[in-house]
Amino acid sequence: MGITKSEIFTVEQNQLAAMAKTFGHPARLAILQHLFSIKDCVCGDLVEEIGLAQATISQHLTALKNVGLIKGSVAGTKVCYCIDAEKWTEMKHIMNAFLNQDINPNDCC
Amino acid sequence: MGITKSEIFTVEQNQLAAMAKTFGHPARLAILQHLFSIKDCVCGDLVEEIGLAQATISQHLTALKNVGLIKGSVAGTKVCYCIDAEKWTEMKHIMNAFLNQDINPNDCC
DNA sequence: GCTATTAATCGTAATATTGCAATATAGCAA
DNA sequence: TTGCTATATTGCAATATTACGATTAATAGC
Repeated sequence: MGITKSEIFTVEQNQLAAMAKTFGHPARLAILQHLFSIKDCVCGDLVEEIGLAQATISQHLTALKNVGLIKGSVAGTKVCYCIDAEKWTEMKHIMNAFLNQDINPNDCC
Repeated sequence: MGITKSEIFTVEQNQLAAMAKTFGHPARLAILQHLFSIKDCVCGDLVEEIGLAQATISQHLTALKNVGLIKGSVAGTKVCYCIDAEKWTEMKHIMNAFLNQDINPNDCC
């Protein structure tokens, strides 16, 4: 029904899923990669950079803020965004713990 | 519009997004974690294990198969699934390359 | 052949997501 | 204050996702 039955899963599963879902859109990946590539915070040029409407970019930024991966600060009429280093590292550890699980040797299929 | 403008992004961005999106649901995480925890392939007990309807589980398994993370083989009336070790490792490297990017020291926000 | 079991698919309903135009909000400058 | 710029929010349309009951397909066992 488009509605996830969150209550039958663990808090950890729901949290990891929420993080992964945030990465699950190329526009949000593009925003994050731009933030990494300029090695600074980004102040307002994301609309031209990404190629989506201003309202759409603003929405994706809100999604990234909601999971805590980026933070923003107002600078006059502009708003500057950068990666939240602490949250990023925290998220990275959780993701790695999941990704680095040992795969069974007897893969029968 | 619920439709992602894939054409304005790179192939790499779309691929990584597709992988991440697959992890973006707790039921699929639960399926993968069950596969890891039993250290074997799973043959048919996922419905009771996860707690969703058979049709729903089947849908999630198809999603995991589509991105190549699991593979299945028919065994009589049952179907056995396991992690595709090669694809998993490949995906892990791509994810790590993204997650391990250097965060700028001057986080201004 | 028939029946039971298992998983995939179909059909459908409810909800979520994506995207944009239009509008609102807030700060700066003259 | 007035106008200008930048971002957020609202409202809406199109599409996607999630979930499940019902059905179908395929095999096993008799």
